Amino acid sequence: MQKFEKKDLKKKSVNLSEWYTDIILKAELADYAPVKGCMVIRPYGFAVWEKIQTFLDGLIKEKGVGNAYFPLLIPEKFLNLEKEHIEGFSPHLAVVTIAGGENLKEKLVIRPTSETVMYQMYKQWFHSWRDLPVLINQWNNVIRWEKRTYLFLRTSEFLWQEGHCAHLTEGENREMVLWGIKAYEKTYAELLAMYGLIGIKSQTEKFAGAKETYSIELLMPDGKALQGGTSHDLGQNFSKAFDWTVLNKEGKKIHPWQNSWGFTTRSIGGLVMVNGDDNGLILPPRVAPIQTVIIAISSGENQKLAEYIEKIQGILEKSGVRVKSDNNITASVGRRFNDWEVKGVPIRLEIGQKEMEKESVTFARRDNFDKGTVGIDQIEIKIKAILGEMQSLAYENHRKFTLDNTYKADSYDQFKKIMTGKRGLIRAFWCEDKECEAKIKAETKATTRILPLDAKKEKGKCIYCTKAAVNRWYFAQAY
RNA sequence: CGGGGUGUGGCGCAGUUGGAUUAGCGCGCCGAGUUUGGGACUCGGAGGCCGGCGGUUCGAGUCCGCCCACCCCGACCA
Repeated sequence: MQKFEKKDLKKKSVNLSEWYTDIILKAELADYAPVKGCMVIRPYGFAVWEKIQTFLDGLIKEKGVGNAYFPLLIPEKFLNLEKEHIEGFSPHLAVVTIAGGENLKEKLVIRPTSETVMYQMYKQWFHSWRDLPVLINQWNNVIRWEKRTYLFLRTSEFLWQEGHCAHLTEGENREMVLWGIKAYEKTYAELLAMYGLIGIKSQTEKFAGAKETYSIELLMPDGKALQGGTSHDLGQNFSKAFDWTVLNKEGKKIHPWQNSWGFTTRSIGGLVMVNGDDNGLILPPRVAPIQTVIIAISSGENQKLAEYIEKIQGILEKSGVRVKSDNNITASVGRRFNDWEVKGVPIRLEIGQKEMEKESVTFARRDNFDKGTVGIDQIEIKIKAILGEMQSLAYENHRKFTLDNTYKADSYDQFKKIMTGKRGLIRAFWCEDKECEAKIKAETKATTRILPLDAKKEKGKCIYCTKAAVNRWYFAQAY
């Protein structure tokens, strides 16, 4: 571990973006890689990703979707088949032109997303209505060359899952699209303790090649929104582009209806931004790789203490708490306290002579620094209670923050005022004309984020052109 | 791609308007010992052709030119 002084930690309260980068490096979640725009996810950070994977993969399997693996390299011509798709992605592609020491006759694109390779196979595999639905997901990495990068939030390579399903009917397909975005909402809410808003994207903001895109938007502490996952209704765009048909019950050729949905390591970036303070990270217990750390307080080798700690650790492990004991007595107590605080471990247990004598432990909460003592017989109950409380409090805090920073704007002046101030989410009428959207973006940096799933049609006037509008869209500056 | 910034031991930096010798400092690292309830201390060590190339000069970390890399801010994006 690279040691550093507490005074050298950047302050979240002063500059979110500096704090964010600093804390990711110092908590050892990730580091910059030798390749521009790429990052190394370190074991601690990867453990967080594994928690996310486990949770989300569970939901995916529960839905009957199976995991598979498709190749990293995609023949360029596959991408060219769907016009909007290639237009959207071509500026971001990394392309292999030489392999085995020879110039390739056909260039290979490193996948930016796998629609095209996967559907090429679907077309070969599935020919009958009996083969539908196709329910396939893969966990992998993709590369999208970005001009400007940011640890976790925007790197040229990132990890994700991409689900790609195909259905016989439009309605069934749509049901799956919505299932996808709701699975992400659940992951954020229940695992990552974050409150997100789900809804549909505008035509300019949707995925390249999709008919419709649904997104979950999360509000960050600086008032900017993070797109935390998307689920795309691809309609028949790809099946038509690839000329994939199946025979329906009537023996008629139909193009399957398709959807794709992705959730990335970006979510870790959002998690960090939302959950932390000037002392470092605060991981919600359910995603925390280590939920409780035991700090041995001792002036030297102490066999009895070691045994006592082992006993406590055993109790917690047995009850399913992820616990780690830090017996590194060559480092001072304060040093160890702080190191684990930076890493965001929810609960610290201090165990020394005092605790041993009283058959107890001292606990300290990472989120509010509450400290107390609990007897060994009560420890399991106490720790679990605190973990549960921290989890729900974290979610509640983010929910409250999001709602407190969501505004209704009925005039463009008001809109601009909010966007030049502390920002946040703005609900405003928009006529759904691309030009108004573009101008609002140019003038305020705010883009349409979503139209909520449960939005009710109202009578209103476009915030920009004042023409009649029926929907209040969410606007925000975006990451 | 536009704007800004930074490259000097592992990390963070200093290095006056060009002048010396052995390029300093803090942290970290290694060894020995003493310590441990909020970032310990003492002593002793290891570790650098100052991003690269070229130029000016008796003399360049320092001046000039070109290049490279990375970071931050904008446009693109999960």
